[in-house]
Amino acid sequence: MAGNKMKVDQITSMDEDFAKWYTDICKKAELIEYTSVKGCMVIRPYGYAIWENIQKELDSRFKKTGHENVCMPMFIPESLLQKEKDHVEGFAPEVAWVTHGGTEQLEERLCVRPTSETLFCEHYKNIVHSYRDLPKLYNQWVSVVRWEKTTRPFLRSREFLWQEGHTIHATAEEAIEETEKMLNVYADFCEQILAMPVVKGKKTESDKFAGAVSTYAIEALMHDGKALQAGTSHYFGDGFAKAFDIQFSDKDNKKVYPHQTSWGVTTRLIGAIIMTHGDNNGLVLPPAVAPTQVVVIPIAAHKEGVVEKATEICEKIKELGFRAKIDDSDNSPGWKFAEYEMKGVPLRLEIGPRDIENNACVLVTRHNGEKEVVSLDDLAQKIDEKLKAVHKGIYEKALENREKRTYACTTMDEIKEVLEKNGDGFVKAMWCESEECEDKVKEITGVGSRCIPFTDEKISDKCVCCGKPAKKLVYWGKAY
RNA sequence: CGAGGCGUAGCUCAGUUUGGUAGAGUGCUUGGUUUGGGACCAAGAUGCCGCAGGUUCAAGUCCUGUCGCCUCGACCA
Repeated sequence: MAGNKMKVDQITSMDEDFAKWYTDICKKAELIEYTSVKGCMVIRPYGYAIWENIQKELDSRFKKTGHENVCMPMFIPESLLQKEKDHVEGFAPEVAWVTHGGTEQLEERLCVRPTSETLFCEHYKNIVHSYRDLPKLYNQWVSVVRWEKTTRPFLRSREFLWQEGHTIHATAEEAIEETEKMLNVYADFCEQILAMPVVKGKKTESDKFAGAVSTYAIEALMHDGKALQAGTSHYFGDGFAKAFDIQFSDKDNKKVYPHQTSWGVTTRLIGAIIMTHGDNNGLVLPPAVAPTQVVVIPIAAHKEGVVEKATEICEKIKELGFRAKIDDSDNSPGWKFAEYEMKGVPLRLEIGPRDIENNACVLVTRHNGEKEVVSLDDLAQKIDEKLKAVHKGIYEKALENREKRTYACTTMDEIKEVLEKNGDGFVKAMWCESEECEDKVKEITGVGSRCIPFTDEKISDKCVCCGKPAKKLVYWGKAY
């Protein structure tokens, strides 16, 4: 009887159905709720709080590297979008159009921004005239719309939240440096804040951003062995400047074109957190972005003094600078344990009459279930230690999964065999840099190119596909 | 955009084959007993059966259309 009841709210096991496990977590951990528009979700307070913590951390890193926040309009006139040819070709299939204002048809339809390069270019044309105006290091936190055909919470929604950095520089060198710098900011953020290991690299020609000279990306490997692009940084050269006729006078009083970059991460990062750290009990949140880092659960709450003591401890933890909350609802302790495990709270603090007598409490770590009786006098130090240990623990677990699922292959047959035997993952293989081979690898083995890592590794002299001399090592994988 | 699945109580779903008073579990409300891993008893409230047409004495059930969601592929952050 009790056994049956426990199942009611349980989430699907990830081994049974990873996709369902993922959506179960999104819904049951109260991160999102679906709405009546396909691909448009409500990000609920618990999910949004994670995003706010991501924003806070990233924004301070952007500020430290000299960037300023701005806000562009959400509409782009069709004529403006069409100024850069590759760009419009890349985005046209997935833009949403506004055709009417009230009951009147607009003279020119407006696209709801899928990204804002064109708007920034229009603006830069107005404000950049002299080398003294450069660089402009701008960023904006907004939502964008891309009319995706199939949608999934966080991973691919029709409207999503993101930040898009857009910078404009006097020289190519400076712009390239910016592109690389921001990719590093993302990579450090993922590792230090999200406890998520990433591979930094360059996208292949066929995979780069519409209108870019080169695109860089950080690629993460999810628990099921599929790859997720977690952030991108693009170098535009002067292509957009030429298309939008942005020029400035340099020190020699010559008119020259500036060089641009753009870079972004999205709410997809929340999907990455879920699929990197989560387990069959639900979400596992990295302490640095967990809305609640410590949940305090009074045990035998009806006994005198328990709730009071638990509240006092919770307040003390908050004063120490941790994000804490107490659950003194009349649900049973067991219910609360399961609930906060599902919501991924890194640490649980249990306190009951027995503990109070001993001036102690029990600290339980979410990701590994470790329990420790801790003296209340050591609480500050213990919580700090344990949160750091959680970060380290889940990072190492994620890294271990990635290493276990990264396979070096030298032939097409080997790729097929290894994927069939071990399941999805990153395949490291050499490539001759021809698009034909890139397509063929995907067609035959099912894995597409993810990126060309910066680490100049070499596992063979020959292209895995055609056998001609190889130029680069490529990470291949199935992507979300 | 192709293939499949699904829209019935807040949630998970039964009922549709064979048309005949709208159901269960869970959640919710109230009272009581419990409380160190999803507690128990009792009483209660909860429905435009996705939407629109049609067939019929009668439609959750049959027919037509439509909207939406999920999953898997092709494309994308």
